[in-house]
Amino acid sequence: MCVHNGCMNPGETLELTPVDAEACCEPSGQPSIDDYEAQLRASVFKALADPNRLRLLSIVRGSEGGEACVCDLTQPLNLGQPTVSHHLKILVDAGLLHREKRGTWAYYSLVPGAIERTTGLLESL
Amino acid sequence: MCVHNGCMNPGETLELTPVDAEACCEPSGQPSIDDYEAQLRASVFKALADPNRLRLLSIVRGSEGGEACVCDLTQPLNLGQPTVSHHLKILVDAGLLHREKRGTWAYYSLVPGAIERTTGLLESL
DNA sequence: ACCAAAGATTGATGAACTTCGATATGAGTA
DNA sequence: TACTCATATCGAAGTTCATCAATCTTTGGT
Repeated sequence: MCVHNGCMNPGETLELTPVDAEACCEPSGQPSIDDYEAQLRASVFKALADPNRLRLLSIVRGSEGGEACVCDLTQPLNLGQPTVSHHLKILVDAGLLHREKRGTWAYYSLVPGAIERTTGLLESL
Repeated sequence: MCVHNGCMNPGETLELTPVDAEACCEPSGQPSIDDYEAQLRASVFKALADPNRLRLLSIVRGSEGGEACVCDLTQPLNLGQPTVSHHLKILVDAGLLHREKRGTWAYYSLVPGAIERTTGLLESL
């Protein structure tokens, strides 16, 4: 059970990081992210883990003025309006899109810095 | 139906990009990624969309020598060995981890440039 | 050849997710 | 007020996913 790399060393009470106090076999390198951080970051990647949502981001980003309303988005994706609304809500909840209602229409745009913040979640793993 | 922004213009046969030849209402900005590209990229984000897989990447990255074997990974995550093997396979299939078998042990390490390539998938949306 | 240990694979179960049709909400208009 | 249109929400159906226990495969040692 994990004896090949010297963990379970009895003489050395190693300085446990706040992360993973119960772990013994993590091979004594850099501390890794804890479960809470992992869940936070995973929730953002979950929002990106659907091809239709990636296309929504792509279309919104490429639209003139940097914004698009739901009626502009249903046809290119070949999805029903409730489904598109659902996906947009997921992207908004993930902090990637911003929603602004003007009159009857709801305009969606990229949250400034959201892409950079997300790439940071990967680079700082 | 999408009449507020001038799509469905009858006089102009617009040069349809290979992407989305059937779309009419995408508001005439930059071309967006097609469904195939979206599925390719989503498959990578799907691999990242699980907290335990993010922790696996984090632990592997932080391990001495940049590699870790399965027995080093099951305990910190508090998951069974088959489950960890399953997650590792998903990360390997996504091109994020490399697997090298030495003796009885399987050592996993980050694929060089994988993180940068993944952030590129986001920035080029 | 036999045994033990590490890791992968299989099959099952419960949860989460995508999608849709139907309906509700809310703003603009006659 | 009544009507229409854009969007959001609800409920259901089908699919995918995470996890586990059990089993198989492979490697090293005796």
